[in-house]
Amino acid sequence: MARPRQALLTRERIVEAAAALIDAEGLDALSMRRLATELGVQGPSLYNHFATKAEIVDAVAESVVAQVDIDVFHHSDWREALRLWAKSYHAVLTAHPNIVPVLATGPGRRPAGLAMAEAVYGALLDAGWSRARATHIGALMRYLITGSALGSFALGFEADPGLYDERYPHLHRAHELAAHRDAVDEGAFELGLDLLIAGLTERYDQGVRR
Amino acid sequence: MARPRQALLTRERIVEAAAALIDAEGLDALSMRRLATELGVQGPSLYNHFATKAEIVDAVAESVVAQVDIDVFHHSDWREALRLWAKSYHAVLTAHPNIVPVLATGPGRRPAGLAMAEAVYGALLDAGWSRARATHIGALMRYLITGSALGSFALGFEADPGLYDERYPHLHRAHELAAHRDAVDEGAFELGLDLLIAGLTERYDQGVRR
DNA sequence: TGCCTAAACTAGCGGTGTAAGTTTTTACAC
DNA sequence: GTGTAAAAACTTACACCGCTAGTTTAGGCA
Repeated sequence: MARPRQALLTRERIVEAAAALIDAEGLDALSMRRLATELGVQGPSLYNHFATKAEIVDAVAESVVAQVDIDVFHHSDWREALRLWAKSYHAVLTAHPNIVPVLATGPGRRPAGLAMAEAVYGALLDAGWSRARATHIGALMRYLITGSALGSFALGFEADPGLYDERYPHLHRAHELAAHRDAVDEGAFELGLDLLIAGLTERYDQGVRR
Repeated sequence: MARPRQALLTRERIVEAAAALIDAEGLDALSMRRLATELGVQGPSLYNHFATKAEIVDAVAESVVAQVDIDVFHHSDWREALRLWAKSYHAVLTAHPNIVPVLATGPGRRPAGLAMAEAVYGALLDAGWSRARATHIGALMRYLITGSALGSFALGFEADPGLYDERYPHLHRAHELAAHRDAVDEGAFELGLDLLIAGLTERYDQGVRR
């Protein structure tokens, strides 16, 4: 085909298609040839726009992080902002579960990730937390949010009642968890958020800010 | 070679070699051919002992989970047991960081994982927590533990000071984080554990157990 | 002794990420 | 206008991947 009059690919189109593929069929379904086919193009053509596959995946992750609402830190008290941000982040990850492993593991040095870190960290510093504590709190929120989005806890127990009868007496109804998967994961996340923010508030109000 | 007089492979030897390889060079370094070479054998011979590569990785994960100390639930108050167990789990994951993505994502339906769930869940039920809350607490602990072991928060900021100067004013010393990586991640985990257990204790003592 | 299974082997299939080189189009400098 | 360089598609190919199939031989058992 040689070079077409109008470029067939752009970085944006590639990222969009990759994101759609990951959302629909999971990370493993994303191969360069498959993605290229989806875009009506041959595999190696993608390398005219991205140096490696990892760069594409990173860009998808970035586009997801960019959807998180960080404006709340400009309008709300740090406690409320932290809660609203965490919920927004959580909601975004829940909407794109297949990309979560990348976010949970990867570095996140791209603009959206840095902007988010800046917003969270800045708000905590402005509230009076020490640098060290602000860092800890930011990390902790990340643990809770990505941890809860990563693996459904409930799905860890398969839908086979007979498996758990004798050796694991307390788990004898564990198989029912799969049915309430969303409620369980959501409940655990909310509980964690409540406990963390309540605990931090208490320390804060007592003047323990480092 | 045909069948040797003494079997060259056993499931145990394979799992040990796979675990060593993952610990030393990461998950990506584990390929069937590479693992076989490490064991002085040709690639496909492994399929005489495991049906798939995933089964081998699962067995490695299982062997790691089996190192976590769950005896504490038989000796201690639920609060103390929860804390000790979490620390043990955290320590095991810190010692084998490369396998964490598997644990954080996967189902964990093997004996060691189930035994751990049984111990945690059972202890919480015995303490008086409702089924739903016990589930939430177990899930929450898992989020904190695997989340903190997954990606080093501190390493998310590369060691390039210049990068953060203007756009991210609060992050202007973020590159120093990498140097204190362990302290940051450890501090955040400890803070989370303290906050969660303190918060749960407070609810518990007030009689709010569901 | 004869037979079946176990546990190694070799050969090979379809798929992966990506490197290298080719072709044609477009943009721009002289 | 013309020559040149870069851009963006292409084809081909390499080394590796998980895994299947079929082969060979040793060990255990009737």
